[in-house]
Amino acid sequence: MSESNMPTNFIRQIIDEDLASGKHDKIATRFPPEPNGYLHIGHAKAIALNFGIAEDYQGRCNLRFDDTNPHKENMEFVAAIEEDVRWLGYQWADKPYYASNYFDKLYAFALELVKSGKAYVCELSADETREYRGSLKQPGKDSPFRKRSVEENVDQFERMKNGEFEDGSKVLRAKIDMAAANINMRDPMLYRIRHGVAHHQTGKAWCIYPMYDFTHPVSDALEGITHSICTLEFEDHRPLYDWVLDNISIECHPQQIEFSRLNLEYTVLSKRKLTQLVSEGFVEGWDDPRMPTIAGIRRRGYTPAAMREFCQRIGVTKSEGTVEMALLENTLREELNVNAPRRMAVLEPLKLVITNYPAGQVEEVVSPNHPQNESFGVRKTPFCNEIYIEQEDFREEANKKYKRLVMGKAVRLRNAYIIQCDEVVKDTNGEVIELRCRYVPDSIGQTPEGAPKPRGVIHWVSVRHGINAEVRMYDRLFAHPSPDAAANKEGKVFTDFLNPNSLRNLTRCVLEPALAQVSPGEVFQFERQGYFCVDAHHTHGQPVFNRTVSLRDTWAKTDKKHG
RNA sequence: UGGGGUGUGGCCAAGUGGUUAAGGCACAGGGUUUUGAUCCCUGCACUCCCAGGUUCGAAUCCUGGCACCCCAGCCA
Repeated sequence: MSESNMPTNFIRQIIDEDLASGKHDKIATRFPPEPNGYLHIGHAKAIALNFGIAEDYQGRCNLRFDDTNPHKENMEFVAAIEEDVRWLGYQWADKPYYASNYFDKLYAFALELVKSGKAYVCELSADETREYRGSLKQPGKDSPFRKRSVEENVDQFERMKNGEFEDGSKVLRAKIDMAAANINMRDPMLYRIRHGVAHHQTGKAWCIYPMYDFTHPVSDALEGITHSICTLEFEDHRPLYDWVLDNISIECHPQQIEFSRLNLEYTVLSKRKLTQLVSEGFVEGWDDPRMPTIAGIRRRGYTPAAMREFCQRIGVTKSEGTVEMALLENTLREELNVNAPRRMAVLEPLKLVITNYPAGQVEEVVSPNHPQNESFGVRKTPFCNEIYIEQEDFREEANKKYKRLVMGKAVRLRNAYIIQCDEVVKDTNGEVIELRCRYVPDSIGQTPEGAPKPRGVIHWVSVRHGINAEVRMYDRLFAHPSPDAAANKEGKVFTDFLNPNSLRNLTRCVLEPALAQVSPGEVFQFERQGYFCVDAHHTHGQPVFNRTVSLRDTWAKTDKKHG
């Protein structure tokens, strides 16, 4: 059973081969986020990949913060990342790891490179370094500091560490090949000087910080990682990853494997851009329900199971593509359809008076909580002579394609009676403000003989029993499927393509009373409309619901087609 | 000829020289239905970026093109 559910992809094939050949007998992976922002759906793909492999192969996956740049990192991000990984349902081995835990060892390995003549302290300025590096097509040239003696380099590096030099005045570089076709091998930087910033883990203990290309392979090796999985843009760094491990005294040599990062339609998945959306106020925060962050989709009502399923469905390859929103949304709907209890809510109310129903009478109609699953039980919904229906569920006249309430015609109220519309009340502007209808007695659960045939089924809420609520109708954040590409092409910026209608706030909604006691995060299906969750930030007073995703709406298509 | 990658239906993706090129999403048609939802059928690549070649046999091997992505942070 688990065999057929096991995802298969080129990385798992490599692992299978390594296990079969005896290269490894235990698998270890790692998820190495930099705590400089919130995690997004693209990270979910990496998390599902790395932690999923650990689970399926009974190995381990370390959560490791890649925290070598104190300028951009902080504890808020550390905490958020931990929460997001946990929310997705994954467990890291023993404890969270930090690259900063290895600063001592990293320094020792760097010193080892210096002593073996494979690294040197360079005093070129940033601009000079760039010039010396050459270009994509032209080789670089050696730094004048390249042939310093080992003794001098040891001395200089120690003094760098001791804080004797200013920021930017010196760096430690690997001595590889300034003419290498791969620019990453042209004497890459290993350490830089950073005074004055407190690191969230190590405080002011260090004034030199190792670069990613040096830190990453060493951290992986120290943790005994077998497969170091990263995204495609690091492919060019693999020779350097290998060079580092081949030139220091460490046994373990993990295999770096690259896969393509996730691209999703109608959104952006880059930390820089997401940070900009937050800092420039285009959204309300990292957890704005329109954001593709884990925090955002969580608040939007997505579930961990749906996210993991999505990650499985998109697969893992080296080819770059853009996944359609429809795939994400459908994965969610599939789960919510099975798990969300049904309720009725009128979002844009139109009052309807039932003229032949006794004014003081209230009856409780029985409504199943899930039409396909009796174990969800039933609830009682109060019905009386005054109800609200959805404004768009009434038209004075319509062709037979319109299966809702029409003047003079009949419709069924969900789980209740058949009604027939007799009269339309309008205000001075000609706006419909009230409907007057007759109900067919004895039509609950059946259609009595002689009763008018209902055109369809519409939802409703009792005027006297309904509760007021705010409902936030969220839509895609961007109006263009690929905001980045569009901005590039048209000489604009990606924020020019934000969807102005990504949030429609409905404040006059009426919910059935069964929705009075709900807790943050709970998800319901509002029948005929979609899935809605209780907003996590509004736990008191009038309930606030976020629309997670609409129901599939084929009517919207036909209505548009036929007018 | 800077280097490194990728090209299978609208989207994602199996496929690793040998039956009619999996599957999911999307789309189209039909059935069930007190949610225009769900569910259930049916259809949807004589062809795998292109052109040659090897082979009894090629999406898979070879050669040559083409297209697209990534790389010149003291970011990761």
